[in-house]
Amino acid sequence: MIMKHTNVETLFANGIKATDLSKKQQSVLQASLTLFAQQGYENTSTQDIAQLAGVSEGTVFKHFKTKEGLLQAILTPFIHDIFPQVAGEFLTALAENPFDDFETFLRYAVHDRISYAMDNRREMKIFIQEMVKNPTILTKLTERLGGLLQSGINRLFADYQQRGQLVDWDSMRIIRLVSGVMVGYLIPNIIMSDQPLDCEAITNEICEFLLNGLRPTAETAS
Amino acid sequence: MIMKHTNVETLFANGIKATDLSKKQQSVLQASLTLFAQQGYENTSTQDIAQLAGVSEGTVFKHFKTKEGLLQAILTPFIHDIFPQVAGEFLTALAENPFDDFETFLRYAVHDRISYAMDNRREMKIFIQEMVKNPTILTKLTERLGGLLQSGINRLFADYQQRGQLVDWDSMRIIRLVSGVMVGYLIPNIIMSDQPLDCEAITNEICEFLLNGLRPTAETAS
Amino acid sequence: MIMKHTNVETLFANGIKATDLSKKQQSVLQASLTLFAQQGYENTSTQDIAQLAGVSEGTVFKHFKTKEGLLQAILTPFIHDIFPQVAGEFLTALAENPFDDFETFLRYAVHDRISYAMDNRREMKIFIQEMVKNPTILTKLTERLGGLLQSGINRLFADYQQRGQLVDWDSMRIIRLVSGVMVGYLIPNIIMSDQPLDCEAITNEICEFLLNGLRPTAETAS
Amino acid sequence: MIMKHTNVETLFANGIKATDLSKKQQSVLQASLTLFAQQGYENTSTQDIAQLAGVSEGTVFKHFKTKEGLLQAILTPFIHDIFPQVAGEFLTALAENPFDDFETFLRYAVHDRISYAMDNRREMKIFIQEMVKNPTILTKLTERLGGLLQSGINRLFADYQQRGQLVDWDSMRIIRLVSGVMVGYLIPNIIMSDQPLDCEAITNEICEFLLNGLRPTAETAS
DNA sequence: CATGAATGAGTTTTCATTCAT
DNA sequence: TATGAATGAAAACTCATTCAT
Repeated sequence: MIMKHTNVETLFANGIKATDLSKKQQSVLQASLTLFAQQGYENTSTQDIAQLAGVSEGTVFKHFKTKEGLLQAILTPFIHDIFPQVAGEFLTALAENPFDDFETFLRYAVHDRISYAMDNRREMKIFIQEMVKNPTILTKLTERLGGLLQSGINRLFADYQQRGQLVDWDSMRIIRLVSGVMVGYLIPNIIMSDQPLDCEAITNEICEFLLNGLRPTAETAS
Repeated sequence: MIMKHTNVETLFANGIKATDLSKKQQSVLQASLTLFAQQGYENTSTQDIAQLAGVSEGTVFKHFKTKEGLLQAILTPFIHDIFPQVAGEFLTALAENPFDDFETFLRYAVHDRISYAMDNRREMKIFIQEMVKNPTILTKLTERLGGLLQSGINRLFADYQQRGQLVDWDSMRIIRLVSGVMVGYLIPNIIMSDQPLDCEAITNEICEFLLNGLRPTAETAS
Repeated sequence: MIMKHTNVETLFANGIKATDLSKKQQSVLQASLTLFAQQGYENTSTQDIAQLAGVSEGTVFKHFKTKEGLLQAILTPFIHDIFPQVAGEFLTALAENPFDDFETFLRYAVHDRISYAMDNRREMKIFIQEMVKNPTILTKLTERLGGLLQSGINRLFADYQQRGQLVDWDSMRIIRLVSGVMVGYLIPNIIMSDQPLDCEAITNEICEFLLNGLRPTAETAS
Repeated sequence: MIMKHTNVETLFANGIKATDLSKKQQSVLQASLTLFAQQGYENTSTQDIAQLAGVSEGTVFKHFKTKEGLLQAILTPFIHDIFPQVAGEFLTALAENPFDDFETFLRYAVHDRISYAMDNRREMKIFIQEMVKNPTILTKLTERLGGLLQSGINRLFADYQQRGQLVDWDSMRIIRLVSGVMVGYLIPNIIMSDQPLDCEAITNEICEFLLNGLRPTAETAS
């Protein structure tokens, strides 16, 4: 039931190849991704990027025009293509897998998202850093993903709610609660540690709690 | 039962006054706090600070030596004095109030921390930004607060656990879950929005979920 | 018998051209040499250098990284290449010329070194100034030149000593005495005056004295 | 025959006390002397001086107006009072001591000046450094001491010359030769080393050479 | 397309000097 | 006289960006 999902870096690299970017320009993007994740955007000089990419300083600007353009060239495909694609894959996986009950569903979803985050720590870190500085990124992402997820999730949740396995709350509230709990585990790890978490263990730890919290109460279930 | 807590900015300002810093140096600190919160550390020039503080650029360096020293002068008192004091006050409040049951306790605690965060949005933002860039801050904070909180919380939780009102999990796990959920609500608001949240409403929203999730299950309650 | 020796500035300029430094970078080095000699290292700002070199301030730092690096870029080739080369040329000239006696030898050597110093007043001045401030330069130079000179000089002196034309002292003592006397004439002129000395005149003045002082005495000559 | 001469630092300290300078101002001068000698004038900040003197930064300027004024306050008494006084003492000592012959005279004089330089290494170093940068100091000193020494020395030398013990050269030429040789020994030691020289040993080494060099030749002695 | 030297505006930092207390 | 906080001009240095080759 658990399937390997596509790594965003692979998606990113594929996206790069799909463009008309030259080899050198591609390595500029890769170097930027690495350095932005390691030291943050402001602490990375275009000279650093040129050096790691093995190109001249001029080349860094040839195609991306500005340093900000370079950041956008990294963030935009994530927002426009990669995250939506990933969200779509996730939803499709959820929809295609005939989960017997909400617990099976939740365990799958939580595990999948956690292992996904673990597989993409570097990119996550850049995103977190940039969102914290420049909240419009988060806004754009929310707009972009909001509709997509909501419609898909709404239908899934409605099913479990009708079958009395899930509390009858607004699906955005449920998502916020679930993701809040996951974020509480993920962020400290992504920011502070180099060691990935044990996905199985914390999936259990989280789900045990979530299943209680999201179980229909006597009143609401009636 | 709900009491007004001391605002960290007030504590900070008082801490500043307690030092032997001159009026101008104090205004340098205040200006830095403001600008670092608004635009981030790297995007704030010492010229900006001098201008807002109404002092010359030399003055900024006279006492704090470097720009990094200025950041430390802001962060250190938070880590060493303000946060521990705040945590102490919170624990004292929890210990002194004779809560009838875990629900009353949880509602108080959640509401208190959420309204606390709302009252200190600016400082929270700086901390979040800096922690994301420089994780050692989070490490130091964890070290500093860890022991303090754990011993105090352990005792409180043990009581509710014996009375069968709280699931029998390790208290750090409970704290992580509760704070995860809260953070899921707080961070997007602190980072993205200028409008504070409605504390009452989201306290209810959160607690309704938490109380279910943390209720002892049939097996564990037996 | 008296031959024109290569000017260090020419050697330096040639050394510069041999490197992969651009035209502008070369003019930065030349400007630094000029200004350091004129006003001293500390009293020369990087802005002064940029202006005289006809480049932007950024250019000064682009290659030499720091102002100190610029000083080193001037001093190092002198210590590592130019001075050894000059010392080598000097020794070769002494060895190849068949001097009839010690007097002819001494007159040649003294005249050569004095006119050499006169031809390189600017560079001498920088070296003197920097050595006075930072004695390690002198140490490095001594290490670098010591062995080279000693072996060559030893052989020359031994010959004149055997022929009873030169007092039987350690050759380093003789060099120190000879150079002391020369330095006594040169330094005040190099430091204080813009007018070069009359090499012939003071060569005579010095040698008349040295020949007496270094003549074997009755006892030692026996 | 060998007498202890007055240390310039003592003279300097006495000169300081003679002025109407306050205790604090005196310590400012002492601190400047120390730091200028250690690190050079340009590399010493007025803050450094204030710190070492144990006074406020304002105090450094209260009396001496500028940093340059502070340097002058150190150098001027040397040029105007201390060096002339020292030269006077030296000449008096030479005049009062009834030296049997030039050799005794020379040995005394050389030993005296060398041990004098050794006793005042710190001050010598400042003087050397400043003269190298700012030659007017040397000019002033030469003017000031020139006449004083010349008349005194002339008379002494004339005596030995008539007695056929000293070559019949201009006394300034003799002084330059003698001081050149001494300087050749002293400067490298003062600049580079912390260990004072063995005065006796090098006095012998130098005088053995000088006595030969300055001995009247057959022709000139006739 | 790629290069890398050059740019110049901007940043942090230093420091001699002033002045109200 | 002494203080030390404050100053502001100038210093060293950084860095995104341009452009001739």
